[in-house]
Amino acid sequence: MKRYTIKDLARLLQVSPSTISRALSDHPDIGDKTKKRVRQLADELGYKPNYLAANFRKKNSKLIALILPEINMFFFPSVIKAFEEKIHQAGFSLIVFHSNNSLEREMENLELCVQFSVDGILLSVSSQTSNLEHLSEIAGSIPLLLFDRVIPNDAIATITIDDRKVAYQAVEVLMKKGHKKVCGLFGAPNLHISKERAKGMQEAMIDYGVTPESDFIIYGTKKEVMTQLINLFDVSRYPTAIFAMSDDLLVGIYQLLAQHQLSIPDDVAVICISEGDSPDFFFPKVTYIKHSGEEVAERAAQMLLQLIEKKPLLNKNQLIEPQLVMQDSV
Amino acid sequence: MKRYTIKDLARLLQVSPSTISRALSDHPDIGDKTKKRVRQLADELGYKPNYLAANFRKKNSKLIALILPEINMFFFPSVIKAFEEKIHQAGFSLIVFHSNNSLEREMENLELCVQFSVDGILLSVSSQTSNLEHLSEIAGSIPLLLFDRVIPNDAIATITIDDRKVAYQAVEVLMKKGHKKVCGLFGAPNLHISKERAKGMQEAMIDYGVTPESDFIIYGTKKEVMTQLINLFDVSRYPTAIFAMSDDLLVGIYQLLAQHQLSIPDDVAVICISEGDSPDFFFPKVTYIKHSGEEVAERAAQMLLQLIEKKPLLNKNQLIEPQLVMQDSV
DNA sequence: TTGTAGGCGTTATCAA
DNA sequence: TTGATAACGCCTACAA
Repeated sequence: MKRYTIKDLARLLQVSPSTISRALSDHPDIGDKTKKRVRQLADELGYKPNYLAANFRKKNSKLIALILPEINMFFFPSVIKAFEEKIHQAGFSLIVFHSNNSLEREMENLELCVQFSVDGILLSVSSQTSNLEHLSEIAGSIPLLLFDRVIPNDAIATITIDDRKVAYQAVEVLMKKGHKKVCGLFGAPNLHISKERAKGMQEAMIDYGVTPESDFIIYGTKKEVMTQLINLFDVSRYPTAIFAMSDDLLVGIYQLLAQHQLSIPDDVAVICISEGDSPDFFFPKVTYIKHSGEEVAERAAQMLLQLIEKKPLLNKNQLIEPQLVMQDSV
Repeated sequence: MKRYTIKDLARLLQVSPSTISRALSDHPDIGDKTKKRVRQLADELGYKPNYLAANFRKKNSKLIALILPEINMFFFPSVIKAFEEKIHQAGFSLIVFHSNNSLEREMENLELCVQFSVDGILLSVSSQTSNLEHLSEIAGSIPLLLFDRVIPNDAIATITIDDRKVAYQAVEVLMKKGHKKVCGLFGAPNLHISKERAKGMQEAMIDYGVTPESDFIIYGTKKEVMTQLINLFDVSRYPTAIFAMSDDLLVGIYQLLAQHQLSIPDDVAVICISEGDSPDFFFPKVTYIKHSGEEVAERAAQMLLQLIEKKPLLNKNQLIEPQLVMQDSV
């Protein structure tokens, strides 16, 4: 049950610790027979290297941090899964922090990243985060990549979907079907992602000669958004189409529409931006623009690993192409 | 941008490193004015302790590992969130591993836990894991707690919902409504959790004088289960009620029932075991037995922290009480 | 091809 | 109340 160290192996094999160290890391200087002896003994005794010691010595931790503003059920799980997968393949482990949309906790988490000497950080900012003052310093010492909820800048690398375009594409589908009364549901109003998507919606409408109506552009938490939507219904102000900028909002309106006995797409057309699971929960299946957490995570991992290896990024601010998935709700 | 060390502070204040170390950790031996001087300088210089060094020295990592067999969208996200929250409060950080339902990767992850000297491990076993041979050794050196997908045993602590009871309760609701033709949908057939829940279903039926029919007890991945269900429908073998053991299966049948124009609950009653989100996606809202990831995670955190502090557990094998949430699908 | 020795930053022990 | 020193396990110049 005792944990053997390199010194133990050295003593047992009557060689020096450095020989063991080198043999275990397959150093070319060490002879094949020595390597064999060392490996065999290591196996026998169940020798496990002590990362704490090695990482301390080498000043890296083999940890990559993921800081999330929230953990919803739609987008972030697939990010966690795909990101863990990718960095694991590259020999890193994943340390997950949760800022709960608090700037203070975001900073606290970043501090922990420094203390743990993580090798890289993938961050989606909290809804309270409006600038990157607190990031500029840390970005100087640890590779940092912003994703999904980003703050546009040219100092820190980012990867995100083209928010304006994705919303534009969604609403364009509705425009092409001739909808005039379109209601858009968005997240927290101070988030760049919400603002961009709302802009995309309005641009699409204007390009198709439709005037956006301000009370049909709704921002907030899921609950707030639903309340406002109910208020509209209560005064018989019904849209002919609804655009939801997230899965979370989609599942909210679904329940509401059914309660009001509005059928999809006959009474109300529905389109959303989605990770891709929830549109298939419903019948008819919902038409959506795919925003794949998996793709974001994979590309983020690739970028971050490049930064860690100090390879230059071809493009510091990467955009993911949205992709329309036509189903039956429009 | 340089990272200051205790030695730096010592040099600047003309005291010894040990004094700095003690002052920073608020050791009673150190005088108040010294502490003040030290803290002030540390603040000024932005001194950040090096966890790698401290943890190495203290032989702990302040890391708690969470090893998940998969990352679905329903149950595990709330576990991650609540668990991170709790252990963060206790000064630990969360390192997340994903075994992808592979025993090999589960073992590899456990190995990494040793190498990182994590202070505790919360594990939900992979679907390939059928015994705990690979766990007994590690459990001797690192506090280990199994949750959700557990293997019953009396050596390693576990926390899980009372699987048999939760399924019994669900099916009992159907029995009381007089259903005779009940179809049960379950996960991987080799998982203890699936077998227990199927047993609970059958017990409830038998207790109410109904004979379970074998082709109405379906095991497998979501896809496999759906295929079998479709096969039944295709030969006009319709149940009057369906019990789904997970959210994943619930959303699967919903789509299917709508396609077949079966209305809920008039044509088919539906009940499931759920984390609590997905039943409200649908209309009518689905009746379910709540299996809260949050509650599991909170109690798991509490237990694991106790193990880490070497406090004895009152009960090594804890069960969570299921809770019926009556809605409109039965 | 292998050994020696020093040091990474922190903490604990012992001494002053 | 503070200081000196050694040690944690590993890695890597440098020496042999």
